[in-house]
Amino acid sequence: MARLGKAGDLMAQSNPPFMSGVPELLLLRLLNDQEMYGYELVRSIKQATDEAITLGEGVIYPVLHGLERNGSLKAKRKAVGGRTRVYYSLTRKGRDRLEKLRSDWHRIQSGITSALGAPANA
Amino acid sequence: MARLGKAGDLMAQSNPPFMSGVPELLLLRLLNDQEMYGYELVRSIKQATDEAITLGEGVIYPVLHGLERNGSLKAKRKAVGGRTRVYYSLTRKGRDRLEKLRSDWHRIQSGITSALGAPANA
DNA sequence: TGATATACCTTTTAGTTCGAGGTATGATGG
DNA sequence: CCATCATACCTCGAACTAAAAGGTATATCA
Repeated sequence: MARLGKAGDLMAQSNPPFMSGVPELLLLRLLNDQEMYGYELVRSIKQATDEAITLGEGVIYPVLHGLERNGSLKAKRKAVGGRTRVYYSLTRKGRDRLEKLRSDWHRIQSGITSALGAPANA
Repeated sequence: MARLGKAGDLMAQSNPPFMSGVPELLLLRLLNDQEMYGYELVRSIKQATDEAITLGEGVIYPVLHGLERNGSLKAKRKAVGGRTRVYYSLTRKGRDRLEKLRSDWHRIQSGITSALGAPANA
């Protein structure tokens, strides 16, 4: 049963770090509401997370490209003014991926909350 | 103003990844209740997080050593049966570090929760 | 005697994120 | 008119973390 890593590529050996996939999750979540372009996403993520998380372009663009390559996103080029923007939107596969990442996140988030709670020596 | 990385070492350049420090947080949280040894912590973390997070010895021991080196933990060797266990407990500095990591975690956790919530296009 | 569990530890490998750099256009202002 | 800044794309190298496997040694149990 093929595993996934590196934003969706097939991989052979090692599991990804237990808490990666958050950048991907945030991207997919925002793109699920409306199509957006990379440069815009950089600011949107900062804003949507109340400044808690800032992801630079060096993170955003590679993830975007990976997700497009594996069919989770589709890209549409638009000329605006003299510049070109690349708008991304979710495919069906992208929506599935979003749900999976969301549930992964809930699981680890709950686990940590649980560990941070009351002493174990009950 | 010196920054910290790699579980407390002084460092010169790059910020740590935005969501690292969780292993360290979990360790410190458990050790705040009672002293424990490395091998025990591996199982305790799995259990305390409801199987959501499993950290191997290759993660635990280096973090432990780093925290001891920088004065967040103190170690005490105990012979039990024919084996030697190294028990760790928090110092004052370790408790401070725990509070800092806890608040960092809350911040990013809240940020993500916020981003995953209602659409931004209000 | 051999396998399994405990208990310590390190090294290698893989993967992610950070930061800085590189190109190009449009707007702003001295 | 020229410089600078903001937009908009992109990539690469360095730094750091976590995963996995390997290494040593003792105790227990079949």
